Amino acid sequence: MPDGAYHHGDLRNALIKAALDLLNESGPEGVSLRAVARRAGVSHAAPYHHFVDKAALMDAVALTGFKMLRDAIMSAHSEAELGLQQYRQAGMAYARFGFDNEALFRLMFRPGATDRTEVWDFARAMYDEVREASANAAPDVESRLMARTGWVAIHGTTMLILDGLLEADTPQEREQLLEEITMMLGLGFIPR
Amino acid sequence: MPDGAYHHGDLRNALIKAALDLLNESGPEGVSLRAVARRAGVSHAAPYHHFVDKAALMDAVALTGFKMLRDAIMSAHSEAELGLQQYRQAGMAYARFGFDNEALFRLMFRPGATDRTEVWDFARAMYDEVREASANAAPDVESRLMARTGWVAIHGTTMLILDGLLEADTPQEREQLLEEITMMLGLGFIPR
DNA sequence: ACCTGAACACCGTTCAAGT
DNA sequence: ACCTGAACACCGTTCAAGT
Repeated sequence: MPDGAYHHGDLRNALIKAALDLLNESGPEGVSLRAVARRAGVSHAAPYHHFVDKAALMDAVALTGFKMLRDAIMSAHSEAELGLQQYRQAGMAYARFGFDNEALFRLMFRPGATDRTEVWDFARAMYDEVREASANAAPDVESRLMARTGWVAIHGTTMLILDGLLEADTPQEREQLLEEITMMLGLGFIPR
Repeated sequence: MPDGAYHHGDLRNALIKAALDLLNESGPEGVSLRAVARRAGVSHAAPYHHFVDKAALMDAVALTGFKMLRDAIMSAHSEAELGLQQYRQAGMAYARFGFDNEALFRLMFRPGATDRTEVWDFARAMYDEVREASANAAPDVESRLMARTGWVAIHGTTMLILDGLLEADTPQEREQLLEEITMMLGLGFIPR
């Protein structure tokens, strides 16, 4: 598929790709529907044949983001053996993804103007996947609470660092901050 | 100061007020600079005599939001006696503020296009204020870690509930979810 | 079926001009 | 000093028309 290949039916994906590129080149402000179309080499009306809305395109971008996040998490997860270590690695991967893809990460956690159940279903499935894969980390009842607490703490930490409210500019400072927080979560000293 | 009072020098605050009103009436989409000016009864060019930017106006709105949040937190804080209870009440107030002012809360935690150090300074001062007011909750070193962990967990929980990723639709479900998470933080069973 | 070009209503920003 | 009206470049969305 040489020049202009996506004019033969793959414009939908080309638009998502263009939006992703614009997102980490020029931030959220740079992502107008017209700019995306320009980048993909089509007219500004063309996207409407593949997405009902600008919001619908952004939802598709968010879904792509969650797929990327899932891969990053599961890959980090599989590099550890013990349940607690798996959790920690998954959490670190989550945070690192946020640091490395700020604009995308923020976009992912935003209520879409359209119905975003498809994206949310994927995100929740990802969450359950990680939790079940580490189910041997602690006894049943507490493991659900532990997973949820871990999630909200990592998510909050990532967001507050991105906002600049938690001061951690260098990668080292961020890692250490995350270390201290996972410790406080009890992930370090829960029985079994 | 009867009709059209803020034409005598208070337009700046009138614009902030108008933006706040629009924010919880029609959500973030409804807050265009022109709509704010319309609501305040001035021409769309008038705001530029008080704010260099639309972003600068939104920063002022965010600062107002943090002041409201501070009042809510400190008021809840003073209703408890023991340090741990004070933390819990403060955290609950933080979350409740998010639920009751979704659009404003989201706006507050967003990197302004302009320099937002003024807003961040206020937010950090608020954080230190709460932490120091509850300093007797636990021994020194751990109290800093505890406060920070509590903050990121409450913040993450609030955001993920607002996003719809953590299912808690009724106020009761949200309170219970927050209860469980504060428990897991160790705020329930730390020595002393 | 897929894409385009013109059109519409709206937006943020600037600037000369008014008081 | 403070505000206005017109103007500019941009945006999201629609729609008749082209292939």
